[in-house]
Amino acid sequence: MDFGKIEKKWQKIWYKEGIYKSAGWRNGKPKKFYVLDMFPYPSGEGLHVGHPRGYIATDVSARYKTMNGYGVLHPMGWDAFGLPAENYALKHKIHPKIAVSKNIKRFKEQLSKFGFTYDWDKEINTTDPEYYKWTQWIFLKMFENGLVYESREPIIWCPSCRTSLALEDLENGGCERCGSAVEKKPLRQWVLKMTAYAEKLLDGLKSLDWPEPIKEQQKNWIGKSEGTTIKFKLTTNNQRPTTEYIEVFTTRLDTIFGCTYLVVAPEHPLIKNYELRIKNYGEVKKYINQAGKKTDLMRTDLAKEKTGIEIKGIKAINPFNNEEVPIFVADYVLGGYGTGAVMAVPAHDERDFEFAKKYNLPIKEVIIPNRIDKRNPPVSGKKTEERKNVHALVRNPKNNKFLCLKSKKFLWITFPMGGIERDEDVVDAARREVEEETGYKNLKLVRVLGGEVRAEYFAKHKNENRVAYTTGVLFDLINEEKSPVEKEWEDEHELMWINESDVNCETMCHAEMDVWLKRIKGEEQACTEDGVLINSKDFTGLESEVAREKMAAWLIKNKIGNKKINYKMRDWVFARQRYWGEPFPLVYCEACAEKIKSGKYKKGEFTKGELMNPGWVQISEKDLPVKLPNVKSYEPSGTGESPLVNIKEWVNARCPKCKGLGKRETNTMPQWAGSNWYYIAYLIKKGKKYEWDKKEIKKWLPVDLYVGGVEHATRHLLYARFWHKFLYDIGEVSTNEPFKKLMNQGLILAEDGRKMSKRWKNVVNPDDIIKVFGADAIRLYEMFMGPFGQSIAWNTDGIKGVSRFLDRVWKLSQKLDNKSREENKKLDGLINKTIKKVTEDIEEFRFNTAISALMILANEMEKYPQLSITNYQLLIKLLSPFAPFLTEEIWRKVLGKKKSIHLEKWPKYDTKLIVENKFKLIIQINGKFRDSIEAGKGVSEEEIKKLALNSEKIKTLVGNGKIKRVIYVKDRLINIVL
RNA sequence: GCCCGGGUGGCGGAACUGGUUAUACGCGAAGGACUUAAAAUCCUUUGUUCGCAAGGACAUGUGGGUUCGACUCCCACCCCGGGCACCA
Repeated sequence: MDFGKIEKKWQKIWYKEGIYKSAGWRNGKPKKFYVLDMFPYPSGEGLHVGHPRGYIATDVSARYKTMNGYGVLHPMGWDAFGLPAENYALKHKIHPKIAVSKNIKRFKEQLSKFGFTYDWDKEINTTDPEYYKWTQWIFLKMFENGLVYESREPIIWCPSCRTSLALEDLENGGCERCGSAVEKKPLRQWVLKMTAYAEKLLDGLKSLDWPEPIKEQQKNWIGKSEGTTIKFKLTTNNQRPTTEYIEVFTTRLDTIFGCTYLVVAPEHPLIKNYELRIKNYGEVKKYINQAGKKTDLMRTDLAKEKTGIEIKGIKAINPFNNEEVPIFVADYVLGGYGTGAVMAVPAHDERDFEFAKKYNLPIKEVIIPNRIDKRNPPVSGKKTEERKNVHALVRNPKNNKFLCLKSKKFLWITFPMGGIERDEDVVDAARREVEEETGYKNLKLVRVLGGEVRAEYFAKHKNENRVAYTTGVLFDLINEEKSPVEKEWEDEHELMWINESDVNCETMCHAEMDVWLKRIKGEEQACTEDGVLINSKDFTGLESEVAREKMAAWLIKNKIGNKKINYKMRDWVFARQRYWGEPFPLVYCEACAEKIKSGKYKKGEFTKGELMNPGWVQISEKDLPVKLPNVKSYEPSGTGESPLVNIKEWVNARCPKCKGLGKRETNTMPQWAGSNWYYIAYLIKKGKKYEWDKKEIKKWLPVDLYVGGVEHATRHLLYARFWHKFLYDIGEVSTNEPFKKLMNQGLILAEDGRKMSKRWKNVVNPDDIIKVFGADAIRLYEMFMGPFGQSIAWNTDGIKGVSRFLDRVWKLSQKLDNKSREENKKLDGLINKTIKKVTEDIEEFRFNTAISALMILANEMEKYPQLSITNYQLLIKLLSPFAPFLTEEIWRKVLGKKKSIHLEKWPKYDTKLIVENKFKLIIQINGKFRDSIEAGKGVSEEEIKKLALNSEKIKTLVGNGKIKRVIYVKDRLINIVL
């Protein structure tokens, strides 16, 4: 069979028949299915074998859904703006426009060979002016609605790419693209207020059928945290409090009584504002300068070691206890998050703890762990007794065993323990208890295991509930010398030494056990869990969660604080200083700027965005697109400005408002701009001009299935959701999420296990594979090689397997015989099982097992001398989404059908035929397989038992053994327990 | 450090909500058939180990546990991949 020839032939016929036109597919179909690939960046290197993995999967889905009666839209396009295209063009000294169109041509050729169902009428290209007209239009809408602002804050700058970066574009604190260390540089930027959508973006995740890890990643990226702001009044030079204050943000208001100092970020305004009153201003300034010099990369590297310096001369007052605490400046506090200042609670925050240790600052414990004994939980209705306890953990250093007591009556194992008497020292109490209960009297104190732990439990022996505040004390045994122990006690308790490994939460009957374990081995640590408050005045005894509520209420009442929600996510730096991107549809006009600043303008004369950014005037919609001009040199200017600044005739433009002279914005949009909405662009009405087509948008959105790599989890997928939600809010789209279901494909690695790259010379070109094995084989192999979501190494040998399979399927057509229907009845069970399996597997993206099921069926069919056409047709149909060429050839050429197999109905299975009435009964003895026999389904347990026990093998194995128990799993197995 | 995902034969990988002898399907390897020969194709074998054999023992990262029965559940640990990076 010459697959090269049949591939070409069918490709042509399909095109002529237009079977993949979504319009045609959609006509009269009651259900739609919009299946989308992440469109490629047409790089100069062409496709490698890894790229099409996702495309094949969507293609299988598209074909499967079509056969199931859906109207399917499956488009493809090109994401062609951005740095790589520009760098490629610079390197090869050709205009990016030309390079891009060349690359696209090559990509399209390569893709076409796979026989995808793409409707090429819908093809789009982000660099087409008719396309980016609408990118600009959406930007204008955002601008108009006040979601865009100009910023001169220091932004992240990559000196090698000579462009600004968004926070998301960093990798290990360096530039994602070139890996070089980034700097902070103050540059004029456009920023999109993505934070305004933080809550919506977070909330929307709930409704999405996306892989949980991706949702989790987005959730973490958005990083919502609910807390409180608190104003700490300032005092200077030990004078009375001023009216000025410093505001901090915390999520652990419950720990505020443990606050022993405050820390502000180096950028905090306090420092400048208080220059004169800060006694060590010189030192502080020096520290800040040093911190400012650290790039993000260094800051990350040095993250382990915290640095800081006290701001002398000013102190802050904790509003809850009026204590004065010192203020530090340290770069572990971030200027851009919360209020740029924190209250430090070293006892309950790891970072503060580390800092406090280093600088010898007081650590005050205000939260103690709280445990409810799961084995002996408090019983309602019983009285509750509160007491202070001590647990004595006595270790024998010779063998590392621990001293325990087993109650003969209650069978529980405990450490020597008891109540602390009034004014008694904990260590003394522990020694006393050990001596009283076990007799051992020579103990060496190792250390007290931290503070108290609160625990609630039911004390059986006293028939009352207990709330115990317990301290653990660790001793080493010096020698075996003992005092006598009370007779009565000794009768009821067994003394035992337990191995270190057995001192765990299971054997020991203490709710506090996990805390002791942590404290026994670990060095001192901050306890960051929620618990019960101590040393917190009126709030003492409350649980953390309750305390936070009550304390917040108190703050609000006294107007010294408020509840506050913060997000880690930042606004999106949406400007690049490069040539190859969408120009901003904005003109700067001095006259308009003056007008706005003076306030002498009419209502409605300027848009919200124009007022927010005085002087920047929107190009009117009818003048879009603002075309990217041709330039002689599109090298970055190096000054931090785009090369566009040098094209005077383009830069100088009339102000759209007052017609005075103005200047165009010369930054361009980042690569993500075009890819933010391309799934909508496929629905645009095309002609000489592209027209926004609300009807078509309403018809097709949302995307039902979106397939692409995980690497876009926090960027493309978040940006696109942001734009979509905005478009929804202004009524341009009718769904509030763009992508209903998302599937991630795993990477295909090179045969050496590394990423495929020109650099390693390990790239496999699909063209070569198709030439040797055919398009069907590569499609089938990529779906068969492993679970779709998992990264996997390419193995050209593996493709032989699927290629042989296709050959065998082809050969099966040589023994077709309509008369063999009766004979083939035996296949019914397997065929129906296979239909079920393949159907379900395609739905769930388990292509590898679907193909395996098809192989099993084909293998079975081979055993028959003749094969009925009906059965063969079923196999071919099931295979058709994976191998469109071969199956079409068989369908039309061999079976002589007129219409394409790809427009056929998907086979249905008959459950009745799957169910067999016999099964192989597995007989186990003590859970081990011993024999199997045929048995009828639905036979009673008694009969099965008889059958099993009558088996010769079982008879001999059971012998004289006594049968303790028989476990019978219906229609599966029987297990005889001896 | 924190958060995800994952560890099964020489390799890629199967195994439903704990239950039809773990390793389906494919690759590779070994032997055989066809051939002058090779390729292709077809047939057989293929987890490890003990045994002449019948048959047994051991095997799903490691160590424990729950269960009549564990790849599947629980606890502890080790390793690999990805994400985040002091977010108070």
